[in-house]
Amino acid sequence: MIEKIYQLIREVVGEGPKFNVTPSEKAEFGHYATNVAFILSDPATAGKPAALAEKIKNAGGKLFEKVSATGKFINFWIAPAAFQTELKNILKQKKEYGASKIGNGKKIQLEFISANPTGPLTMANGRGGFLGDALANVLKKSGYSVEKEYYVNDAGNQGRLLGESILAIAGKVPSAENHYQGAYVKDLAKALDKEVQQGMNSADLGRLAAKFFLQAAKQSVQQAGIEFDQFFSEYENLHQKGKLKQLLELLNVKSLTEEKEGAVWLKTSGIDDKDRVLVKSDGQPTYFLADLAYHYDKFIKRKFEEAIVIWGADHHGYIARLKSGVAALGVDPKNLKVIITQFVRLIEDGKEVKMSKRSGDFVTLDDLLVEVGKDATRFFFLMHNPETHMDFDMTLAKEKSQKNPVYYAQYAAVRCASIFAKSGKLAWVWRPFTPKLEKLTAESEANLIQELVKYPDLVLQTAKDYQVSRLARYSLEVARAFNNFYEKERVIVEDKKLMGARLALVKATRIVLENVLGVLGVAIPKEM
RNA sequence: GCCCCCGUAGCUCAAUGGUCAGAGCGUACGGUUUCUACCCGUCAGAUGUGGGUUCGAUUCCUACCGGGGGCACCA
Repeated sequence: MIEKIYQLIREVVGEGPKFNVTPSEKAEFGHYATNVAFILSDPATAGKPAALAEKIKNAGGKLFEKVSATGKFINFWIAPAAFQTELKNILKQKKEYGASKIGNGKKIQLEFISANPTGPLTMANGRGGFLGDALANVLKKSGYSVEKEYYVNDAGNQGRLLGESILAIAGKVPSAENHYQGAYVKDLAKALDKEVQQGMNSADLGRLAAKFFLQAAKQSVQQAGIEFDQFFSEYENLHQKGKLKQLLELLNVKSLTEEKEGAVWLKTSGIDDKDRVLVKSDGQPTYFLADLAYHYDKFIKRKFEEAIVIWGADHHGYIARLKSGVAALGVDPKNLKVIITQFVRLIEDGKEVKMSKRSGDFVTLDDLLVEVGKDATRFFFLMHNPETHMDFDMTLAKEKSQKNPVYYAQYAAVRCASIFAKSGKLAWVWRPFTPKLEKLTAESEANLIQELVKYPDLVLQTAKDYQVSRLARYSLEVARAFNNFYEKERVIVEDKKLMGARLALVKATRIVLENVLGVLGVAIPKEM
């Protein structure tokens, strides 16, 4: 709807001005509004929003019932018939409603979670994980070619350190401050006791543990309903294949490196504020070099046009470094998009939960999934903007009532289905029929229709700005508009035409809820 | 010291520079209670502080205040 109005205004004012069209928040300002009259500088039109409104109305034909100017804002009232046409689109397009082709097949890679295989996945990994999964859905719906990847950091020091931590617990080596703590390390030490007693070294122990944790992570991710197209092993794909050396040579040839203090440095490209070490003075490559080799693989070898990475807040200092490095590879750093997820506090009964019973020092994703369930966990993370700190209200998430947002949204969808069940004896309802949508004149019906037709606009906007939380909140607004309708009007009534129209509206509601919850990855139960 | 995020109603959150800053929960009062666990109405209530840019600032800039996180030849 927004796109349609936007194009009409474009026709009237030409290509120059940068205006916008937004849904109006108040009924007195119509259904939609534009600020175009503020933007126009031409005195002939700028001072006359009313005349401009008239022109747009004429251009729109039957789309508008009324277009008028309040001050400099131009407000649009959509004709009921136009809303009804859109409602028919929902019924016709079903799962495809909201889909578009604006992505034009552009190859985008989304990399997320990518946790070190040195412990269980945490609640924080979940936040990025759900976001990545849902964002991929949005982008796919919008016509992008999307691949989801989990980068497995299985080549660094962390594994060896974990191995040492295990040996320390077994008393084979002295314990150190940088060793991994927590109950899960002790569990691991117990499980690997045989290997420890046989004298396995820390690196091998670490590798064994990494395998174990990767397997566990895959399981957690599956439990969470997050799907990956690929798990990319740093060790196998980069180190073993000599990719780090190759990249280093390439950078040498380009004269982008420098030797000083016995180490090899990447010269800053200006995005980052200083040079960074690629090869340490002991001859070992840094994680940064491996990461550059990884991004070389993403952009140059696999030819992704855009790479989105989702990191925790503790990585923010790394953004400039990686962008700088990517620029050194000859890739426009704008094609690397970094989303930072902020910290999550888990709240139960109004108090912060710091400890997990099982792991001892942090809340694992598995614990959360067991406690509150997959759908509530997903929804709660996704309804909040990832770039802000959030409180995860576990008490609310566990509540099985409509106070709980995820239940509220799911229940509305289930309620739609149960209305069909009730009306199921009427065979004509299920055959193709032409509902008399003009019967839908009640205020609650009009509100619901207005809400439903916003969906494609929101998907489009989300594909551009990645603000997935908008869709979660939207599902609540649809549910609310639907419940309002449900309370005020009966669907199953004597008047066959009215009933047919209302069933069509219920059907459309169900479709939109299925679509939006589908994108979020939240299931709709059969019954509640 | 430098960098990132946050600061909006009692609480949890919204608001692509736009019309009177919106919801939900909670509180108070009232009404409904019929397709399943509810819904509706009314009342009260907010942009941390000071400057600046703008026709217009929660939004952009700037200086503070407060909270969280980060500043490795770790990953």
